Amino acid sequence: MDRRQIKTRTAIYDALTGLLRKYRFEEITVQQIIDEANIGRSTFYSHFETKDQLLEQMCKEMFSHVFSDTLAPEKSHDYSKNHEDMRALLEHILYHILDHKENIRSILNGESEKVFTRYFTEYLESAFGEVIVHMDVDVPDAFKKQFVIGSFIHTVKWWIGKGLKEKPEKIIDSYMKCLPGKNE
Amino acid sequence: MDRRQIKTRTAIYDALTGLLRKYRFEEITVQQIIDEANIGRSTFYSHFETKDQLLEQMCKEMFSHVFSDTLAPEKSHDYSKNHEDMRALLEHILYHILDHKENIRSILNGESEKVFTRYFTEYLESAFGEVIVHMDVDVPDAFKKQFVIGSFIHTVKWWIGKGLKEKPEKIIDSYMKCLPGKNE
DNA sequence: AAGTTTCTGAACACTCTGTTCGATAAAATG
DNA sequence: CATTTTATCGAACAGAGTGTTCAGAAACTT
Repeated sequence: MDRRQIKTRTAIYDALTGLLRKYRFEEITVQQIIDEANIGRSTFYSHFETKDQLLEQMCKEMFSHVFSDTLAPEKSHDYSKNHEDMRALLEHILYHILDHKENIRSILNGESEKVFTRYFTEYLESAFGEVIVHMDVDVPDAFKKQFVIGSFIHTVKWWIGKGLKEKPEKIIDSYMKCLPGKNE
Repeated sequence: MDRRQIKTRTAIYDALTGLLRKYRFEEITVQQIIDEANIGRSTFYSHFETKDQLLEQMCKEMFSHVFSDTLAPEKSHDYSKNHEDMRALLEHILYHILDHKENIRSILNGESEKVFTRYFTEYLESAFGEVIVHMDVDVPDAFKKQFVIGSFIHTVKWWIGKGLKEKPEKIIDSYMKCLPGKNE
């Protein structure tokens, strides 16, 4: 890839990241990003079709970092049988989020939250989808799935929204205590 | 109130409700609402400052209907001691939502979902806030609260998103089975 | 019927978007 | 190093949407 392209692209990413610390995504205009990034208007549009597409790609990249090493190498684990494995994975995710906290925190302000939620759900479904249904509670599988994943994502958002002050271990501990059908 | 004002106001509400069945809130323009409602441009702006304020007020009114008879008359109940009372209240809420399904379903498309979530959380906190913390699980109160309320709202959204096909009783039954600290 | 309030709709100033294009600068290639 | 390819710049433009203003018409009130 051309050095100039890389330079432009990171300039845009940095600009948006910076702006997100001050404004909600919807409030930010393309012109602001352009000015902040110090690039030409047409340059922006030669990289991204719209502001939303920029956000989309930023989230995609971020999540691919956050989850890159959590899914693949631990395929052999069976989270339904080994609760400690599940605990470890969830903590792992939270630590990754902690690494990206500046970005994630900003994205969670406003509409852009949806993109976050979408990618997060997608990932969790592929990570847990099959095994969650083995949990020992007498409710339909589909319900179980939405409950476990939904409450986890909500918990993570809550944790981020409160400033990531508590330790991941503590959050996961509380979360797992609240989950149904542990060892009965 | 002047009949003309009422007429205009309902025309605007109906117009937006109708449009929401076809488009997401963000896609709808003020002009579309005006055309659909058959009113003058300046008339719209003499009733609402912006499109967002219109949505805000619509949600507010809807929720005041949905929750009007659930909170006040049952103040004496202690949901922490009587799980059947809690179940009844939650089912009640779901039935109310069923009444407003056309509106609520539309609002849940897109950004406007946030307004829904905000009012819903607000209500549930005031309805359950104090009593949830009495649930018998060994996690911090604040966590308990966010978990119970968050997972409930997520469940309701999931239910709505899937087309409100299942009976409220069934949803609440599953939900309560998934809640921690029932009768241990 | 007279007075008050609301509605109308055209006109206006603004802001933001996304495109186009010729000129300029930087990188890649051989 | 010279040549070719590719990226950036930025001004200019058309288009869509927003929110305001105002004078006249229409509908309500007493």
